[in-house]
Amino acid sequence: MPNPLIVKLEHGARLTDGDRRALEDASRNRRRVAAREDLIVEGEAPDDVHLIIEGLACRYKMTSGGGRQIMAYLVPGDFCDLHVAILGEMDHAIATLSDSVVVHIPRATIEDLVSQLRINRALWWATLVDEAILREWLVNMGQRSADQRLAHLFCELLVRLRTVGLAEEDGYDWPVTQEELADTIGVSTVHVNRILQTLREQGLIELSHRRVRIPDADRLMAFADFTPNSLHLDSRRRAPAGAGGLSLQAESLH
Amino acid sequence: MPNPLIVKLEHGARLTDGDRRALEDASRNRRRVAAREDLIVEGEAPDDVHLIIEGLACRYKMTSGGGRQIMAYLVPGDFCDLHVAILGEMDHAIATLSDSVVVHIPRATIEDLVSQLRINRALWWATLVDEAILREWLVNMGQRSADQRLAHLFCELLVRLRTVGLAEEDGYDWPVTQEELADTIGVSTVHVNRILQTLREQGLIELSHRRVRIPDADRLMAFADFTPNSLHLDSRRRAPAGAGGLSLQAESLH
DNA sequence: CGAAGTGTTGAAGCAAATCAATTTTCGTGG
DNA sequence: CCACGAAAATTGATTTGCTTCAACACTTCG
Repeated sequence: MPNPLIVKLEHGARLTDGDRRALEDASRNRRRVAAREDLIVEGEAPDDVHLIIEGLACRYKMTSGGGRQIMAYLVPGDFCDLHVAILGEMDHAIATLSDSVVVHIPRATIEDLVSQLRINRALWWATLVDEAILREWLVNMGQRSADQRLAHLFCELLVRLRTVGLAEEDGYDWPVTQEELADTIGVSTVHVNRILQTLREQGLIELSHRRVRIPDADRLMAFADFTPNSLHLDSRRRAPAGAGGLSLQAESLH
Repeated sequence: MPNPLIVKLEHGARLTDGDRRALEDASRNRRRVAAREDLIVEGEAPDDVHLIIEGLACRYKMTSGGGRQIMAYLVPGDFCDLHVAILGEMDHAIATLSDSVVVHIPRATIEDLVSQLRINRALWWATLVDEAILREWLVNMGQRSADQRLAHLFCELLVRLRTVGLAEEDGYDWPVTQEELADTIGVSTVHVNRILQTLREQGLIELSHRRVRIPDADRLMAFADFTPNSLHLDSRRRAPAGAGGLSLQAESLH
């Protein structure tokens, strides 16, 4: 099974065999984590950097009023907290959303990796892609209606999961509750429910059995005002869709 | 007059005299830009990286419906588009908000700088701080009321301008219109106007004559649920407030 | 001095929140 | 495999924060 980190980085950086080996070596120390567990909480300065290999996780932050904002979904190949190696302390928390497999990379190994310029650039590229996605989320929240926001989110994950070969032709695994969707797009759970009904009526999205079905991706993208290239995931070549077989639910640890 | 880039980087990275000289050399090529000019627009792949030396600018993005979302304010010492050196193409635009002085750094010089590991880390730190601020904006949009959002914004700029010595004790220059504020926090201009009135009634913020006055920063921060350390600007030492003298309006080019 | 840009006010309408009740699905142990 | 309890999804009624539209006032600058 290919290492999703390497698959992802190849979309934005040029790697040598030696680079791939170094990254492969760094991601050997794997651990299973159950769904809905915190990997790191705000204020921590973990010794290890975490990387998702299988499953789905999210960044989130609590407000003093008890609100929760989900700020990113983390799919296989995504770093959870590369920034703590430089910034020092977590300003938000990370939690799994499904049973997952997570890599622990000691900070010293990260220091080692980033001292090699090609890998340095690849990892920097990855953090810049995260930042671009974050900007897209901000536009989403500020300028689009709630139903467009939700549609936009599903477009983004379609594209991101495709780049690591985890989307099928007409959809992907989606173990996320309506409450979590609500905390993502900044509306109430009741409203998320009503939005989902109108999206289904329009034939744009169907959610059921922990899966999302997208009958017509182009129509959904048009509705959501989604432009794939703002995610910068295609600078080398678009990944073939529907590599199939892999699931967001952790099944293997090999 | 100190180079605001260096002043800023010293808050998060350890620099040698040689590093400072290299950064100073890289920021010699300065240009005046009038208020409300685009520095770069979406889709461009500029040859130079831009850096704000004096004045105020913003990142923004237009939606297909004609909406504008401002995604960041850029103060002296901030890079506008360091990411194009790695991502290639701009996914958003940058515009000045006041008369400004901007540095142009050729891409080759940037390549040179980031190949030096200490400077590499300093610049990476700067992009991670930008990302942390962006996360804070997302929480703001998703979880806080419109009046808190506005208050939060003014807290953020107070802290950021202090770190480069551009805030006075009770406020700072603020050449931004209510329409621009509206496009920042995702509400209508009419509503921004009404929010500003209630904030003034509560003695939290006063806007007039292109300046913002903050009578009691602690009260404002409490109201906005603002936590300074989530901006990661104080990892070494908090900058002394009220260095005074410098203005957001460009006056000198020396 | 006049015009354009910016700020202010009021009234009506709408998207989404809130509260509360009910149904469906899921996970677990018997 | 079924029964049970808990979690998640659904529905309806009411309230509210914000938008929209339209008019008007102030300020800044050529």
